[in-house]
Amino acid sequence: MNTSPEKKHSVTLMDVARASGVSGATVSRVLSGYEFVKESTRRRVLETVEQLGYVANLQARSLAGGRSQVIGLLVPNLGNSYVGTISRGVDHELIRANYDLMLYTSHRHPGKESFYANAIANGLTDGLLLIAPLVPATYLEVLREQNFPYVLIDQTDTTENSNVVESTNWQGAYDATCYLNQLGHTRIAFITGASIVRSAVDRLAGYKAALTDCNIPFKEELVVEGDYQQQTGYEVSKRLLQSVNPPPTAIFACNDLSAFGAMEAVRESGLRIPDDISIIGFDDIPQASLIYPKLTTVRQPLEQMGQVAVKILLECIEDLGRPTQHVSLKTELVIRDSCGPYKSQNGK
Amino acid sequence: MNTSPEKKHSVTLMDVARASGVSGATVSRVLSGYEFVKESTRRRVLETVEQLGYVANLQARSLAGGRSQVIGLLVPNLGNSYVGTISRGVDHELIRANYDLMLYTSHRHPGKESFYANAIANGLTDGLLLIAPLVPATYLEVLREQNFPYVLIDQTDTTENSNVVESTNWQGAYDATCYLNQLGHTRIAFITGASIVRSAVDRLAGYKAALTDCNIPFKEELVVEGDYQQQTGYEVSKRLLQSVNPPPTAIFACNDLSAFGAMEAVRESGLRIPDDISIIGFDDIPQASLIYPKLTTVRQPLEQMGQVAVKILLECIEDLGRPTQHVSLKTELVIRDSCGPYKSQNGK
DNA sequence: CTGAAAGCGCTAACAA
DNA sequence: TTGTTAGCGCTTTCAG
Repeated sequence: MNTSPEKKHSVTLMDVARASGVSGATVSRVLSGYEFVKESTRRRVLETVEQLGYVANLQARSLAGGRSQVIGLLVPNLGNSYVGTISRGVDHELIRANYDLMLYTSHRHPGKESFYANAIANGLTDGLLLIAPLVPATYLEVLREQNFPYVLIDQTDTTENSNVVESTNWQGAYDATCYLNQLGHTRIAFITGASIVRSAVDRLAGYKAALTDCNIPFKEELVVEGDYQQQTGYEVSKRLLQSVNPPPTAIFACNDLSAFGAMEAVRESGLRIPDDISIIGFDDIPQASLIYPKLTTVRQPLEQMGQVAVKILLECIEDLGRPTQHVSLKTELVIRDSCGPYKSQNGK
Repeated sequence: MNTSPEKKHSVTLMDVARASGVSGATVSRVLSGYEFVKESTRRRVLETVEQLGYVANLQARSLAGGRSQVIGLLVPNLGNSYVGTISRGVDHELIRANYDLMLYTSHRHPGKESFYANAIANGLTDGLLLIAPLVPATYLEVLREQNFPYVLIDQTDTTENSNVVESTNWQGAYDATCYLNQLGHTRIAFITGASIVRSAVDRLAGYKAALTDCNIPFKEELVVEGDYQQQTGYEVSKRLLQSVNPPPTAIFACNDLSAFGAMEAVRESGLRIPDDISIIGFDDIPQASLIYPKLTTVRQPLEQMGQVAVKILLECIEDLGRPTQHVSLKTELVIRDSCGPYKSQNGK
């Protein structure tokens, strides 16, 4: 029986070398696709690799100075579709490039974020992707100093020195607000995201700009602070509906999760969506079209953002010292069932 | 400016050793918590570590024979809540144990699954978690031979030689079917999962057993083959509603995603849920309570499954050669709005 | 075109 | 209690 409490060893490069009667160096050359190897030697080595079922040991390879073919992905947390969808894009693209993924969760904890960023940079990975990181400046500095390739997703570095993939947050928010106005709404509430996150700031700015352009006066009391979480969206909406008078006829939530929270609050207040109050979100995560009523929202091309980020990252790995890129993908207003025309309150 | 296209090196264990006037071995001992180090030395080393901002290089550590403090997680795909929720459980537990996560996606491709299993076993990780793997037997053998610690989640090894964390699939399906019967349904359709997956087989068995116990004759034509995907659930339900006569009055889908597909199909046929037809799912992923009408379903404690799997895995890593464990967590019927009492068709 | 040798950063005997 | 010496499996000069 197999009870020896020992890990068995696997086939190494040296095994392959011996079995095919060449040196380790030669096997290494064949494996890394080095040109100047005699065709017959190459074939022999490749055959042996096949026969022995040799699989390269990434750690050793990367330790020795080669590529590890692994990239790190730092996410705020797991289990939500926002992160999931971006990750899927990342994953798809990585597979095409034959890279593996190391996943780290920051749990929105600044200390962890910077610890990881550090550890990752001198660890296994060839590059790092950060999804909506909280406090970039602190440790991005370190990454830059080490000239370690990284790309920010859905977040901007204030110093403008990082590779960034985001979407047109300002424009998206602007469009959503105008849409609400076209439906006749003028009392449009806004649930913000965490104000450290650039995308949240941009969306707020887009909202304000649209108000101005639509000749709607900006009302401080209609803007409430959220943090991209459903629970918080629920709480602030609750307050919004109770304390503001006259109440808003539409709520623009900074992301879909917050919008879900708002929907709960609205429903609890006995109001109907969209008859009594319209709700619009941002992101278009998969749940947006599952919830009832289906959520009208501003779509961010999340999966595509992941893909583009990988492309940029790989380019950087290929060519350290290439200038940083900043790409903004287009958002798109997705009209579903959660927004309706403004109705005067005389029906009440 | 910082344009040298070179990665800078980070602080190594040797740097710490030199700076604190001891040998590398001693630093290593301090870092690994070895007892017999003079207290003053330990303190000195720790201080230097702090000062220099030293972070251990995992690859080197694991190459040299130590633990890498990384475990591998092989998932079928990304972006859905089923995987996301389990992963969250895994993540939480791993953090407590100070482990990191390497994520691999098999995309339900048998070849990839086995390739990864191989690569992982002689790679960076100390152990492997597999979420609902497709064709275990093939490569689990290899893992076992190498005595490499691994745990299956929501899937069983037919040879009974693996650590397994699943839920009471049979019982859950049994309960759901009985519930439907209590509501008066006798024509209960069943959408299966991929038949290679053990959980799917068990659920089907639970369904059949319940029928028997409720004195409902089993009808072959009411069982249609799905594969846990929403799209497939939609397609087979469509066929089910068109071709079977008289049509079912209730559909039991093998997982929530399939149930969502069924809901689409039902709605397209102009039938109402739950008035004309009842639908019940399995899993209770977060969307289940967001969709309209809210889905009645059998809850699997997904997050908890992830946590338990990690615990078992860590125990194995601690003690190779410990006997394999098999734990089944309890499922629970969650009654929401998608199931209603059977109504005779005279209303039509 | 290929081999020998050095070394990546760390751990693990074995001495001292 | 601590240092010395070997490697772990691989890549990369540098010679041939």
